[in-house]
Amino acid sequence: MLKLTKKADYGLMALKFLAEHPETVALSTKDVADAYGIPAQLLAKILQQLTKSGLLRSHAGMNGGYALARDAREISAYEVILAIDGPFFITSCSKGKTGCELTTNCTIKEPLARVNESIAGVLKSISIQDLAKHEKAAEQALVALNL
Amino acid sequence: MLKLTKKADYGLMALKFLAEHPETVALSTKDVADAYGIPAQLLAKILQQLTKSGLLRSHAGMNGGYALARDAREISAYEVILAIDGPFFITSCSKGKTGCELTTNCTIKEPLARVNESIAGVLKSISIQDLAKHEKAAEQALVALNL
DNA sequence: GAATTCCCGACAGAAATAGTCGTATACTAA
DNA sequence: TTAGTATACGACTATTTCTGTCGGGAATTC
Repeated sequence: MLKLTKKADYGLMALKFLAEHPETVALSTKDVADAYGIPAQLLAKILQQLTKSGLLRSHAGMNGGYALARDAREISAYEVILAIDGPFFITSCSKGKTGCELTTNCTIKEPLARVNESIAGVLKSISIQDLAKHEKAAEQALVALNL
Repeated sequence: MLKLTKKADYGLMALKFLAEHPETVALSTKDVADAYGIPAQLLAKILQQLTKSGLLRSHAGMNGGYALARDAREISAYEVILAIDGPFFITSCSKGKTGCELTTNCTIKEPLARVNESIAGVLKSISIQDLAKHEKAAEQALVALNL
């Protein structure tokens, strides 16, 4: 509940990995899967989805693989999650336009829609670059410790 | 993914309903279940959990039922979700202290922990009162339309 | 044309969620 | 003190979602 699926996690990890290796032309599914111990066939499907969504570029054949379609700073965690898990709504009832079919006064939907927006905003503000450069967080920790 | 469970939804709806009826001493499970078309026995368990967590007060017997243990302004959506679904982490790997068992460099955990905090913050800022008074949101919509 | 790698649909197992059943306990009121 | 109403709680089943696997096909390189 309120948790990313493993697929979304894997996807973020894979993009982060690609962002960390800008010098290589492309990395194969196997490269990434081995690096993190992710089931290769599952990861393959995830990378394919990300390619279809335009976040990755793929290339078949020897020395083929995947590369970021854009700069890591220009890809948000939001886009990745959206590409993998589809659009999300925090309320379990709001699916599509019909709204909550249970009852006409599921009025909690409205305030929770704002929550939904807030969460989306946070996710949009996180880029793949941020994930790759986690020194940022480490630095902040140091500052907090007055070192 | 990133979605409340129906149980959490039901719980929020129930608390909202109670907040909207401050004049009544207590409302029974059935009252709430009927109002929203929620399976009564399922709702019963949810209300029991909320009672154990100290968000509700219960009273058995005729004219018994549930009432908010605190003012609706003093109960946050965060508390409700926590009581029903347990503590949440946005990453699927961070369970307990051992962290991600898949690999040692699941470094996306760190930045996502901040996301997690942000989401928790948003949920903490929403009270049951806010859910009940959705005129607030309606007003905002009117303002946006320049009426 | 052989090796490598992406592409894709269908399927199976596992886990989380949703909902049900039965029984026990507490309280109220006649 | 008995009947009726309502909560408390554990076990169980059903459903859905998530995770992972299998198998065949297409693109690219050497």
